[in-house]
Amino acid sequence: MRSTLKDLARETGLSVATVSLVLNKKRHKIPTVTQERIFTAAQNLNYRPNQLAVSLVKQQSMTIGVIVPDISKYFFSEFTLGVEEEARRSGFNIILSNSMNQWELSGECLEMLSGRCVDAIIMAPSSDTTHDRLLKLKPVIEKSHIPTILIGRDGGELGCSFIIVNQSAGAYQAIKHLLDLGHRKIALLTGSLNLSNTQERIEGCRRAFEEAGIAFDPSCIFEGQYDYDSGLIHAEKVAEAGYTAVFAFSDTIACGVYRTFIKKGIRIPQDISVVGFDNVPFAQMLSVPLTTINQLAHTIGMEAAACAIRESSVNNIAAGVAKKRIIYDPELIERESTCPPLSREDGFC
Amino acid sequence: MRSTLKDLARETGLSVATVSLVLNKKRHKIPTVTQERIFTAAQNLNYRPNQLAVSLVKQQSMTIGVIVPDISKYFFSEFTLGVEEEARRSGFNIILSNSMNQWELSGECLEMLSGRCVDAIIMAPSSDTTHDRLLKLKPVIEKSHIPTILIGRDGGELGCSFIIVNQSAGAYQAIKHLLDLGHRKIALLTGSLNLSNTQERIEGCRRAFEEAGIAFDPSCIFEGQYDYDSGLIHAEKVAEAGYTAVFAFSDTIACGVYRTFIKKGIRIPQDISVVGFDNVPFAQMLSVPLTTINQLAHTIGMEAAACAIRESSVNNIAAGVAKKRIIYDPELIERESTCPPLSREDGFC
DNA sequence: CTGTTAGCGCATTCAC
DNA sequence: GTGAATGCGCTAACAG
Repeated sequence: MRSTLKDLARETGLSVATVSLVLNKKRHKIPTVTQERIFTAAQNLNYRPNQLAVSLVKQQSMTIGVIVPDISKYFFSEFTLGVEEEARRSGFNIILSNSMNQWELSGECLEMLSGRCVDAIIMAPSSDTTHDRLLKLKPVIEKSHIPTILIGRDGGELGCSFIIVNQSAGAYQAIKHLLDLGHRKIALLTGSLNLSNTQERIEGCRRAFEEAGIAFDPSCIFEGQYDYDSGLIHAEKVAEAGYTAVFAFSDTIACGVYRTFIKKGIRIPQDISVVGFDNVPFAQMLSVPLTTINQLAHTIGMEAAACAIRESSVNNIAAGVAKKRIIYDPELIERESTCPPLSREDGFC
Repeated sequence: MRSTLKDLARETGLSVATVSLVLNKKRHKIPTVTQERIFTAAQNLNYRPNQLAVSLVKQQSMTIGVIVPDISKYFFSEFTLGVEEEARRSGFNIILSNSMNQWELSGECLEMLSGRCVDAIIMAPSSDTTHDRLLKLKPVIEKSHIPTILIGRDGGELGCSFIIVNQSAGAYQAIKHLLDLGHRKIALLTGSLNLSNTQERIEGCRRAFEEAGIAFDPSCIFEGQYDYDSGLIHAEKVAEAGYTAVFAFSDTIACGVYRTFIKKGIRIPQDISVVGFDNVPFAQMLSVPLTTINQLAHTIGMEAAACAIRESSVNNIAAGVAKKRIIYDPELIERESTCPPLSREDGFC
C-alpha cells in the first residue's frame, strides 16, 4: 500500500500535524533537524500526498474538466493540448471527456465532472447543439456552481465566459484575399447551413463582397457537409459554372475539391484558386500547399485554461465576478493555392 | 455550495447512513415511502455525491491516467478517443497528460497520476524513450503500485502489460504488396534509424525481400525523420536512382514524396508507386488516395482501457496477476497509389 | 428497518 | 515547537 502521513508520523516519532506542517513548508519555525528527519523519512517511504484527501479538505481539486465533441478531430486535439499545457503550468490536471458529437452527452459530461469536483469546466459544444439545446444546458451549468468556459459559442445567455473565433472575420479575410487578387466569380462550398458557424462565415463573405462594391449572389453558395465528399461533388459543378475561385469552408472540403480538380485536369491555382478553412496540418502538405484560415486552436486552448484557472480561484473568494468574452480573429495563411484569375492567358503564375 | 448527504439527512429527518444506503440502492429493506422521501429531497437539493469522498473511502477513484507524447498527433488523439469511449462504458474517466515528447516528463506524469490515485495508467512512451530510459521508469512504476499498460513498447522487462502493433509485420505487408505487384527496386524512406519502430519496420522489409528470394540491398534505405521534409528531400534522389516504388515509413513522409513527384511530373502510381504507414485521415484524401498501413489506433485505445480496468480491479483482489501482452497486426489498406511497375509502357494502369 | 460509530488521508485551528 | 482534536463528504460495520 501507499504510505500516508500517519506512516511518516510513526516512522519519525512525530505527530501527523508536524509532518504535514513541514511537508507543506508552512512557516512554523520547526528546527532544521526535525525537518530533515521528516524529509528523509518521506523519501524512504516514497511518500506522496493523496490528492483526493487534499482536495477534499482544501475544497479544491486542482483539476479542470474538458468536454470536446471528438478529440480525434484536429482542432480539438490541438486545442486540448493547449489547455493541458497551460493548466499544468499552474499545477492543474485535466479530465477529458468526449461528447461524441451528441449534445445530450455534453449534459451528462457536465454532471459527471461536477460530481468529480473539478474546479472549472471548459466545454466546446458539439455541432448539433442548436441555440435551444444550448439553453437547456443552462440550468445544468448553473446548478453545478462550477465556472464554465464555453468554446466557439456565445456564452452570454448562459452567464458564462466564452472564447470564440470570429468566423465572420475569417471568411471575410478569405474572400477579401480572393477579391484583391482580382477574382469576381467565387464559389462558396459551405457546410450545413443550419450550423451557426456556417451562417457566420457566409455573413463574412457577404460583407467582403459588399465592401468591394460587388453584389452578393446567393447562387454561389454550394451547401454540403464539412467533409471530403462534399468537396468532391460540388467541385464538379463549380468547374462547369465558370468560377475562378472557390472558398471551401473547411480544409477537408478543400481536399475533395483538389481531388476533383486534379482528376479533371484543372490546375490549382492557375485555373481555379482554392482557399480552405482551419489550417489543419496537412493543408501545407498538399500537392499545392493550401491557402487557408488558421483557427488558432492551440492559442485558444491556452487562453481557455488561463481563464478557467482565474475563475476557479476567484470563485472561491467572491462569487459573481465579471464573465470574460474573448474573441479571436483568425488569420489568413497565404500559401500556393491562390493567384490572380485568368493567369493561364497572361502566364502570371 | 453543493448539497451533501448531511443536508439530505437534515432535510428528511433521517440519518446520513440511511440516506447513503438508499441512494446507493443497497438492499437493506427500506420502506418505499422513506425511499421516495429521500429521492425527492435529493432531487430538490440537486444532490450529487462527491466523488472525491467516495474515492477516498472506497480506495478506488474510477479514473485512469493516460500519458501520451502529444495529443495533437493523430495516432494519439484517435487512440485516446478509444480509451475514453471504453473507459466511460465502465464508469471510468480519464486524466490526460502530455509528456511533450520528453521522456523525463513521462516520469513526472507518472508520479502526478499516482498522487491523484488513478486506478490504472496507460502510457505511450515518447519516441525519445530509449531502452535505457524506459528502464529508468521501472522503479517509478513499481513504487506507484498502480497497474500500468505500456503502448507501443514491450513492457516485459518493466513487469507490466503492454499492447504493441507489430511494426515488422506492417512493413512486411507493405513490401510484399509491392513485390506481388512486380516491383523489385523499392526505396525505403525511413525515420531516424535509432528508433525501435524504424528498426523493426526495416526488419519486416528485409524479411519480405528474403522470403521472395530477393537479396536485401541496404542502399535502398534513405534515413530521414518522420516528417514531411524528409519525404520532400529524399524523393528527389529516389526518382533519379531508378526506383519503381517507395515505401514511406509514415504517411507524412509519403506526403512529401507526393509533392516532389508531382512537381517533377512523376505520376503516382504509373511512374512510381507509393505506400505509406499510419493511415491518417488525409491519406485517403490525397490527390491519389494513398495505399498505407493502418495502425488501428482506436482499437488499441479501447483494448488498453479494457486491460487497464481489468487490472485495476484484480489489483484490489489479488496482487500478482499475469500481465497481458497484446500484439496487433496492422492491416494493409489498398488504395490508388500502387500499381505494377513499368505500366507507362504497357499502359496497365 | 434505522442510527451510531469509525475511519479513508489530510490540513488546520488551538492548546500545551 | 509540537500534538490533540476536528472535519472535509462519504461508506461500511455494527448495534439497536
